[in-house]
Amino acid sequence: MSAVPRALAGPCARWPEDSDFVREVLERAGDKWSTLVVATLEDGPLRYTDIHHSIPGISQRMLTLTLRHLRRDGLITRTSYPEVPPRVEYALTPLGSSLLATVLALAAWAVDHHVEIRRNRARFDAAGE
Amino acid sequence: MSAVPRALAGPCARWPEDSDFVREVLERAGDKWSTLVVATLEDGPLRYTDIHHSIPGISQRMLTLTLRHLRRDGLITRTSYPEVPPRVEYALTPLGSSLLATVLALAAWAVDHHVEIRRNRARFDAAGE
DNA sequence: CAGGATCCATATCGATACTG
DNA sequence: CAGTATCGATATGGATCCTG
Repeated sequence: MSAVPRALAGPCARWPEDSDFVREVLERAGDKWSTLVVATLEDGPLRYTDIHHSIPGISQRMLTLTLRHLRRDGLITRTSYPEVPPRVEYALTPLGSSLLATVLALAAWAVDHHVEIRRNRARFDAAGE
Repeated sequence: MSAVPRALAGPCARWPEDSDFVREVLERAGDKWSTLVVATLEDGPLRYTDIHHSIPGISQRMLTLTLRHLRRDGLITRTSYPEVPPRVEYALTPLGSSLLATVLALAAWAVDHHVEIRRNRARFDAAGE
């Protein structure tokens, strides 16, 4: 937010000038709940409660907030059916699907390397501390 | 952390049983500073101060913490040369490089779609609120 | 059923000052 | 130069209660 010395303009420009926005997107992609919600919707539309039950540990508050953020970004849609009791379904948009594909690549990386990382952490903790 | 009802075991298992760990890795990958540091090291080893100057906005504290975390995971190495004044270089490990490739794919997604997302957000804010 | 509103604990982060 | 230590602001997240 604060003014960045122009002298730094060069070395900083590893990413396009929109780097702030890229960060924003990365933060959303890296957000614990956002990715889980997107992944949960992979197979088709789901209701609020279904999502809630599919993601252990998420609170109502966080689910609601996450859904709103994803909706705001256009990654999911919300459709409410005027019935009693109310029924609301959330579904991935094409944009959301494309993000999912990318995030799954990252998840695959995590699956491929988590054993190695876990070993690294154990070694580091044993040595350093 | 709390015990999850076994009844949820089915619907939850979208990712392998290590889903907690996958989340951990995703959080690190999605972390604002971690990805920037890894990206900064793409072209070769750098000293602490160089990294600091390459990433506008990062505090000493956050840089130090981020470097330690990345080192703990085995994504970067730290080499200190016994000179005066001290010289310390950080470099990507092969593991770090492989993560970078994946993260860059995500960054590319962000670059490709940020205009669309920005539009979505503007529309959402104009309508909803 | 699908949330909104509120309260509170903790985690995160930045600024600052100090050190080998 | 390359950090560590401390403090305070703010963000984040969970629990709980309430409503159309």
